[in-house]
Amino acid sequence: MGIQNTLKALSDPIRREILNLLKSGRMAAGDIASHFPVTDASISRHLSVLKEADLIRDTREGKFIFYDINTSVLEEVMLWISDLKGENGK
Amino acid sequence: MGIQNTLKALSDPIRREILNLLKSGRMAAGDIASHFPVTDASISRHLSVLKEADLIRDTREGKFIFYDINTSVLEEVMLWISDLKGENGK
DNA sequence: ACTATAATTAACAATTAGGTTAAATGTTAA
DNA sequence: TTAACATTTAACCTAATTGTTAATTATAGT
Repeated sequence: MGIQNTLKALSDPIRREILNLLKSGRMAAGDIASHFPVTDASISRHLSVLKEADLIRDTREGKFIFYDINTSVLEEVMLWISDLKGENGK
Repeated sequence: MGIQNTLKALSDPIRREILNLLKSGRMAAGDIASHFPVTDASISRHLSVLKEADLIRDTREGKFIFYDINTSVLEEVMLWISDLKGENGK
């Protein structure tokens, strides 16, 4: 965990786009995958990276696994950036 | 340029620590390098990645090359995150 | 039990990233 | 111009990342 995992996860454009998709609501893995020109397997690994970083959460419902965005870990990134900009303790 | 370069640059812990060092003021490349357990050449490449992302600026002064942090490009990251969190248009 | 569907995991290939050492570049001073 | 210093660039190696296809796991319906 930590900012390292978060930033690593965010450094890939497909993973950022996945988060963008999930912004509008939960989605099943296959539905997510259909938005990208790569295989389901590839997307599945991207999802596991995002999950490892706690940027998404998964829930199985029958045959489907639904993914939800979890933006709370992004707070740490915001704080890190703010600190870098010297916007803390002011 | 763009958010891709920025996030890629931020995804490495040495590069983040370099930015942290520069927060307190400009530093020569060698001075920066002395803070890390890797070679000067390795730090030099990290510096070029940060420069490519426009997160730092360099100025030669005699034998030395000084590096300054440039936080303005971080604004884009902040906005991207805010947007993801649905904090826009509110 | 069998089949179809949804998704992940495994095994492998190709690319990218980060480290090293050695050579090259730029600058200063003798 | 030669030597010394600061830094970068080149060449190379290894490890990590990303993609593919094929196999596996999990669930639902017949």
